[in-house]
Amino acid sequence: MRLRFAPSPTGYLHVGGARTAVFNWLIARHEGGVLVLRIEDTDRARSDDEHTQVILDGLGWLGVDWDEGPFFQSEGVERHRADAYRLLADGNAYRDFSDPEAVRVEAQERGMHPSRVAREQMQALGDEESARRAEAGEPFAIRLLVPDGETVFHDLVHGDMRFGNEDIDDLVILRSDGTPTYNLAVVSDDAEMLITHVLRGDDHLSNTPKQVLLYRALGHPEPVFAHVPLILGSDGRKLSKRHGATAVGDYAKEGILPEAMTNFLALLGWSPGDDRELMTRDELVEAFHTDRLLKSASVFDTEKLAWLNGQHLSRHPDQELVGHIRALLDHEETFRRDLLDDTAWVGELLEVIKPRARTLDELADQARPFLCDELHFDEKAVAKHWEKDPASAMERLEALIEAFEGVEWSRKALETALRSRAEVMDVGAGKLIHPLRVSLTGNMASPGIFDVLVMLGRERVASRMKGGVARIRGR
RNA sequence: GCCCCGGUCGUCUAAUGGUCAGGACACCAGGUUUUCAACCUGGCAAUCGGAGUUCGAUUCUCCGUCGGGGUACCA
Repeated sequence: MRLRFAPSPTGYLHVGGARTAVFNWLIARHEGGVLVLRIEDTDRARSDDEHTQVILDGLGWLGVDWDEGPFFQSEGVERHRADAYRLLADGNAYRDFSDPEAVRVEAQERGMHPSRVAREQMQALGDEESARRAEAGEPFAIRLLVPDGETVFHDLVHGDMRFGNEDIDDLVILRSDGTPTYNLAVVSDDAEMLITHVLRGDDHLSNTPKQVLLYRALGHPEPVFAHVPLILGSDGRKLSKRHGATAVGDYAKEGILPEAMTNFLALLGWSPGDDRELMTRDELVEAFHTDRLLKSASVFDTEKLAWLNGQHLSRHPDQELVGHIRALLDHEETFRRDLLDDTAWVGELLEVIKPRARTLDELADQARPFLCDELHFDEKAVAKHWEKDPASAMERLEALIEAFEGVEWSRKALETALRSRAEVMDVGAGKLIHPLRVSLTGNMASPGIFDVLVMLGRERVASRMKGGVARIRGR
């Protein structure tokens, strides 16, 4: 089994394209097949190297690796041209000398398809005259001569597909400037690369009968087709920029894990058939099969992606998470990189912050108070727990400084110390905990306060609490 | 206009010619609790419409409707 993923480098790697890539990869890996990467760069005007690199990076990030390529469609133009001329020589294609604009206008007036107008002109012209004008150096395009009858092919997703050939136009396969068009190039390349399975977006379904005709005229065996439905935006319309991020690179930047993205994408238009949702790459490869591909379009739900990401985050190796945190906190001036060397401590930290984060960005935010000496104070937290009653806040912080003095630095002892102090002061423990949390993290929300105390250690806690008191006084 | 594809909770989906139409995300309520999460329990919520076939259709057929794709000397 040989499959291919054939993006055109006219932009970033779109999630729809990424999903197609993931499907092809999953099938190839499940079946032990070969995945070929081919860049469809024949649109000279819109293609560029930068886009190609972005796509390659996107695939690399997703973990979609390929066995052959990347090849570039532009490398095959000589073959494409030769195929077009072979079709012409065999009588399966004809020269079109007409002016495209004039043909378009005439077709419009007569209510016909442009290619049928071109065909009429070709027939009126006759073979000899056609050959003579070509000889004379007159430019012409080459069109496929669509035979009468109907074109039938099988699609793994949609079943038997049937098209009346009268509805298929005599498509241009070679432009008058000698360059091949998409449909010819695809067929020529897929045949050359011995592709056996073509899995691509639904938007190519209408192209397929043309391509099938090309395969047959060229005498190549046809591959098996599978057309997967498109991905829609939250409003059920075609996914576009106004739905937010549509490029895989955007999600990488937002702190989405590649395995979560792969998992999510795989579940869009495919299902394992049981109730599994959270799946590793290996489980996906194991379970993936074309017979469970779905026919209907699906909406890209970023909420579910976020949830899935949180799940994968909790299961992700600590070491890599640390790497991400380091990168995200790198610009912080008081970032204490040395703390990351203590793997036991980092492991504990991760344990308490992981459940609170759904993305890598959130994870870094959670880690910040523990890894950076300078706190970012959340105004709302300050207002609520300090400024509403500054005198009490200060009094309580000072009481805690005293209460923690000489106490064994363990969750249990600290909790006992805090709670008994609250009792002595005749206030609820929360009244002490909230101002304390703000002084230690700058935030309204954090891991359990006793975890925070233990993770921070006696010295840093003492200094932050004193800093808190000073800060309140200074206001 | 013409050709083609599709339509199960708001979303991703499971299922079958006969089920209480199941699960997950989101949402709501409760539990836990020092906060926010996480976690546990419970709840809300769907077969696009109309015919036909059938003892019985969400499932099969037709029509409609809505959504999508194509209809280029774009890919």
